[in-house]
Amino acid sequence: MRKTIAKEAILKTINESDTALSQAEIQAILPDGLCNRVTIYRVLDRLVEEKSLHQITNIDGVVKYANCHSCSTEHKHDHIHFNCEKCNVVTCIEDVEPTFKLPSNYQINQLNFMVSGVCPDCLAS
Amino acid sequence: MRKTIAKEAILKTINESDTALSQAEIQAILPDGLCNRVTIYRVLDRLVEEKSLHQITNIDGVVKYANCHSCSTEHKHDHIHFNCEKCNVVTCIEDVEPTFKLPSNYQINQLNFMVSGVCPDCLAS
DNA sequence: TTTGTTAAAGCAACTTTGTTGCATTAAATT
DNA sequence: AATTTAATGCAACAAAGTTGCTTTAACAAA
Repeated sequence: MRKTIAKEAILKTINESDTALSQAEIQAILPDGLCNRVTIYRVLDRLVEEKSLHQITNIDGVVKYANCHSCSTEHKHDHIHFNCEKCNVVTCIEDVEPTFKLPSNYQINQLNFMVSGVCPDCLAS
Repeated sequence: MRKTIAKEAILKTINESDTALSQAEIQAILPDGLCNRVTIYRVLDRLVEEKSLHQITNIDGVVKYANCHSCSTEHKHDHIHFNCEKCNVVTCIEDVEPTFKLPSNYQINQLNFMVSGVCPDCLAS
């Protein structure tokens, strides 16, 4: 994957965020006119394929992206994500890996575990 | 909620299905012209509010609906859903309830646990 | 350093999923 | 049968994401 202005800026934006971001949110953060919105979609796709990002489908159906903190050794994203219904922010709960048992005749490729409610910050205020 | 033709037909469609259905899938099953597509959306919303159905957001962002088999005593939908990437079918895995532990300062309102991969039927064929 | 190759970007048009406002229809109550 | 109002139909809209095609710009090789 080529090192382009759009790619660098998008990756930086996500790496500096402590929450998962959607295409629209990334576009709002990027300097106006830095790149086309289609480019953001395409760069995000490539970064996921390249395993630099992981992808979460929020409970409202909107796709969000987050960086791969804990993927130094192995690319694995079985942690839970939390969606706050008040501040509308999605965060990775990296240390919470749910356990479950499916019959062995299912082939598992991907997990998307969302918990929705109110985050500690919004509960406090 | 009033007993209308649309409501009865939509509920029957979902109750007779062993997989979760989207608005588009329900529309395709219903007799042509039975009701407007907006009506399907609105009936589904009401049935969920009425707790006759539960709602799942698939990994592709599309919302699906399934009946409440095991909700005779209590309305509870913490089971896993499986999305088959081959046949594109979403099924409730009613007997698999994942366990996880969030810090107590999160208020949990809703779960959406999706597992995506290949279902036994598609693996076999 | 210039040139050639091709990945990446831009732009416009489109698709899918879902929502909203408002007029009309039809359940259900009296 | 009359009344009330929930539910429907229709048109228009909106958000999220995709596609096709042309142009631009990485970057490798000469």
